[in-house]
Amino acid sequence: MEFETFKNEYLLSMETICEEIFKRNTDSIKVKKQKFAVRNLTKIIDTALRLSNRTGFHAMGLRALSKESGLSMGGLYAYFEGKDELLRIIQDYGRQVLMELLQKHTAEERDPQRQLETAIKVHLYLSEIMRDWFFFSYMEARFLSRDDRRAAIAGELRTEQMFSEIMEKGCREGVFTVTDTVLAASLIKAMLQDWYLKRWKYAGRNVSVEDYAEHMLGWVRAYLGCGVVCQKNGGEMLKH
Amino acid sequence: MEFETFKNEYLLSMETICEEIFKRNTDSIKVKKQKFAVRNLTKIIDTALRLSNRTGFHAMGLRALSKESGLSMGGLYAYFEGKDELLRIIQDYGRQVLMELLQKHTAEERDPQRQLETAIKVHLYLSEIMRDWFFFSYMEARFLSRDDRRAAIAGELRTEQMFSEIMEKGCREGVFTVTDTVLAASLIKAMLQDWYLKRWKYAGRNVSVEDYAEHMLGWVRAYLGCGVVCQKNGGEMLKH
DNA sequence: GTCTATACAACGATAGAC
DNA sequence: GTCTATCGTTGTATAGAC
Repeated sequence: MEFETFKNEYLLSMETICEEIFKRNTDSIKVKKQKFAVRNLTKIIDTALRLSNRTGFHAMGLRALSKESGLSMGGLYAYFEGKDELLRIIQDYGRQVLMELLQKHTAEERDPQRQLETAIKVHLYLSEIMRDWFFFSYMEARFLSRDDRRAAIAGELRTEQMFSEIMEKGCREGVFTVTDTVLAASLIKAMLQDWYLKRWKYAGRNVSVEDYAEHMLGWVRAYLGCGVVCQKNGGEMLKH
Repeated sequence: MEFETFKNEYLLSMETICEEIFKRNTDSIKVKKQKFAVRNLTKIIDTALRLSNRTGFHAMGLRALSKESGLSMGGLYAYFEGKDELLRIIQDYGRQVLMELLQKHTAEERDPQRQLETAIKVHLYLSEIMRDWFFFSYMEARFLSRDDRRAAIAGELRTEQMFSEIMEKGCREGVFTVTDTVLAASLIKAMLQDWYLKRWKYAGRNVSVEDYAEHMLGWVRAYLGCGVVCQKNGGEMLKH
């Protein structure tokens, strides 16, 4: 799968996802007309992500959010009950998108090797498109309320579990050789996250998301012991 | 190298390092007597790390820092000119320690494989001891002033460069097979950082720092193509 | 559905006593 | 070298007009 292909699919599914977010939060959103609500909520979330990633969510004042989003102070409070809840709404929003797309794309594959490759690429490509959200979600997760933090942790563990389950399956089918799939999944997650956490570094080196995906898959294939050809066996090079 | 061995060495070198930190900051510290200064500065930094990692540096009020550290509001200002500078002092402090220990320990090795192993273990072990600082440093780096952020980025790149240089050397000596040592060093750094960024996860699974080091070295050895024995060659298992 | 005006708590920082 | 008292500013949140 290429990045551009994924991007086009993503754009098509976004409108329905935005409407879903609105429906998930009808309790706290006082504006009842979907047309207004979706438009302004999108604007608020986008602006909040942009401002927060510069100064941190806590340092982003609601006065600044009001000014940059175009809504007044009072207007903002029609969309969330307080700053804490804005944090929850934003976190919830992206997690929804990630899980939906990961599950949809991996379900289309049968072969564990292709399934793992797809899961890695979907994660990287989505974090490339929604980089503001991924960065925010990682950096601000510790400021969530107890219950909301629990939900965020569960989300992280669920995506990690998808990776370990694919590896388990690969081991049973004899195509992978892994001793600890849980720890292996953690390291895969760490590599996936580095892509959006260190954007400044990779951008400065002109590394594209597809370059990164290929390099990372090299590590994963080497570790899983698939596609490795022995040097002593006919003089072939080690393939990673 | 085992964790306990490293820990003992670290404790011995800390006193001199603390004095060095004091000397590096005599400009902003108004207290001139080393006895007072080192004791209180250590107390301030420890408390600031503890409070910040719960609520974020920005959300940590100086009133809370005053109360928890035992110094008064006015007293604090004898040790830094403002909150921004406290951030700089803390960042500077740990970076100093990390670079010093990384360089010292890798210089003791000649073999690239042992050098890489040592660098990885020193990084993991130190982050285990100074986990509060490592976590803080990662999470609050973006709130530094322009110049200080530049210094933090330079530090990150310098440690990364140590890893890529070891790999370059290993390639020249024919013991490693790596195509892109810079990208490989980035992924190694990402794995090192996950250890202190996701402490809650590994603690919950009873994964010790030595378990993590061994697992991580498995990945690195597999990728570098060293120690890999072909399955077809006499029926031996793939070693990672 | 959105605005302006305002309440009041908490912030970083400093002056001056000891 | 450290304290208490206080300054001006900024924070979140709300009431009531339109």
